[in-house]
Amino acid sequence: MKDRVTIRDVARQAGVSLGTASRALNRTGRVSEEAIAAVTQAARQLGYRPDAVARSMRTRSSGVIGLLVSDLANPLYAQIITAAETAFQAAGYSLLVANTHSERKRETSLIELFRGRRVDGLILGPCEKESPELLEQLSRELPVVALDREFGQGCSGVQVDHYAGALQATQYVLNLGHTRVALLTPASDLRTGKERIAGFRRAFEERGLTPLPNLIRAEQSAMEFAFSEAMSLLSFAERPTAFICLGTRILAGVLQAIRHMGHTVPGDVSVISIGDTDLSRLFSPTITSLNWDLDVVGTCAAQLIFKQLDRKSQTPSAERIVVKTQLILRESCGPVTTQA
Amino acid sequence: MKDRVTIRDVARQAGVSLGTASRALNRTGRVSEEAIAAVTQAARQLGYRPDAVARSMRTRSSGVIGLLVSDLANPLYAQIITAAETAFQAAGYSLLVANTHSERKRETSLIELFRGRRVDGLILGPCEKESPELLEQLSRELPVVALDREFGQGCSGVQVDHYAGALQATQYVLNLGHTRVALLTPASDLRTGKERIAGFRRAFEERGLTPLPNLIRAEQSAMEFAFSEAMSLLSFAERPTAFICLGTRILAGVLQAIRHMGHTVPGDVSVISIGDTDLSRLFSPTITSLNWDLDVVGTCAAQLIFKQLDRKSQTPSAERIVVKTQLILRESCGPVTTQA
DNA sequence: CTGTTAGCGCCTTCAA
DNA sequence: TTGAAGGCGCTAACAG
Repeated sequence: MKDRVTIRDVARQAGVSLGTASRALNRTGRVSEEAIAAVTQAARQLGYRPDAVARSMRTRSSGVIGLLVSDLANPLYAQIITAAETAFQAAGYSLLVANTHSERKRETSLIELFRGRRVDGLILGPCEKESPELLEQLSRELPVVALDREFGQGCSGVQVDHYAGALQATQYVLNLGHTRVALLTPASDLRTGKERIAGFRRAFEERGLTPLPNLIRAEQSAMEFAFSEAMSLLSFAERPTAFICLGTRILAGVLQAIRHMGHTVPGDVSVISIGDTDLSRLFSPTITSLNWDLDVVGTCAAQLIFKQLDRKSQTPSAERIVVKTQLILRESCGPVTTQA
Repeated sequence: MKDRVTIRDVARQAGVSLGTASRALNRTGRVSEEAIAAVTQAARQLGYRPDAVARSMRTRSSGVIGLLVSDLANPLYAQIITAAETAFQAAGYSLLVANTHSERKRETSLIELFRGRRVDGLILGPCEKESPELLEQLSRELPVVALDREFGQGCSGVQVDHYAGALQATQYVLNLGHTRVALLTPASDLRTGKERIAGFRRAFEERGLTPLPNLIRAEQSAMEFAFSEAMSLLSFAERPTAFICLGTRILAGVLQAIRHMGHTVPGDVSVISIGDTDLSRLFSPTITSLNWDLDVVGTCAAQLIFKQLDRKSQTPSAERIVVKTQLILRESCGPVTTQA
């Protein structure tokens, strides 16, 4: 007896036709004031709640934007998400988030899930094997934004200038006289990793140097195994005198290794890290950091979606936004010591 | 010309009827092997992908579970989510996450969103004003699990034993001779806050003491303003000699304040915090911490959903799982000094 | 301005 | 085992 109330019930109760009820509820087309009043009241009275699924089926849209990240536990994403969410909410969209764990398979199936649910837009973060073709193709079907990952001509994206960032960080360390500089960054087959390595290399080239290849640790595993990577690096006879840690979870592992080996920062080892974390702000010494504005990243991603939503019918607008990094000087870097 | 391909197209291509195609695709009812083969091939050939929305409309379900958290940036949630996700994926469900920012209004509208999209289950984290009635009512309509928040008789939930945790932490500090102990925890109107305060009080009572009321800081704002709260506490003539920080973001603020005031840990001030963070493991000194198993929390939440899914038709099974905390002794607590 | 009608794509009886 | 038909709840197009 407590059947769900449909728009049909509302129409009957309000004494109008189904079509009028729909128009009144959606304020679409021409409807009389009294019709609107009657329908609105009937709806409230009956506790009518529109069926989003049925609506999506008709309109082929849903009012939700999907966002895929590789790792929800990464606090950087959390802030980006929050910023994007705010923008979307203001525009009447809801943001739903899912986790790819950077696995291509999961990403594929989640894209399918979202698409099947008629999301009105898709924001895709970095993922194992970032195929630009996939994004271009997807971009032809619905608004897509690549978040700090590779994307082709036909697709929009916002990306952080990791190249310039790594370049600047490395220059800074080289200026302090370090030569044995280690770089730790997640997967080298991701755009973020590639760019960072390129920037790192460039800084060396500028001075006619070449970085020691075995000081670059950019395996997929670098993230999880920062500690053991750092331990291995520190046990070299000619150990690195500086560490550049370009991944959120890497700093912790490196600091742990440094402590474990009985070294001091910045006395024995200089350290630079990505920096929007409690750890880099509060560690003793505080950690010199490479930062960028996460709110801007999130907001821009939303904007790019909006732009595509607007000119949905026309040529898909592909646009690229680049966010600059900033080196925050703190206490964790010093001149190279003349020992060993 | 490149119209979407529906099951109807598949049926035609396979030379069977629409109904048979549906049955073949879903392996439901009786279908001949050859029909299955023909349909399967036709589907692949045409690149058929079932329309999730249309399917949901018919079946009134979706294969997705919704999860609402108050703050995606909280790394504790991230880990819980990951654990739950793994469990759901193994069972063929997808997990979609959204952010309430602990605002009742957002929560309401997101619940509505999820429900309207026919989620097969809902997991709800803490939120401003946790109305048990709401959960009970919701629970009658679909599988619901309360995550560390208050819930009524008819609802399932998994919760951490914050009472026992706070009790143990406080006992530990009292045993070290501290009497002026400060407690900082998020909102006192949430279950988590209430339980912690109760445990804290209980520890004092056990020794015939009463905690100084102004040393309990549990405003909604405590999270964001841990730094200023701690500064204010430390500027008392009779300042606290120990801080119990029961919120993920609180420790950072407190440590900052302690440093700012020129105090040392644990010499001048002892500190206990929630502990699954880089900061508490790597700070010098390392921070004595109250921990619990986040994977268990996530997994249990999923299990409780599954149970309700199973006996969907029968009486809704309400169950409560309690996860115990554990006090990890590290370096940040010491005996009270005889100064001041 | 309003009522009627026709599906969106799918699943699921009901006969055959 | 299969085909045909009837909706799920809603919106959009078309007459009135």
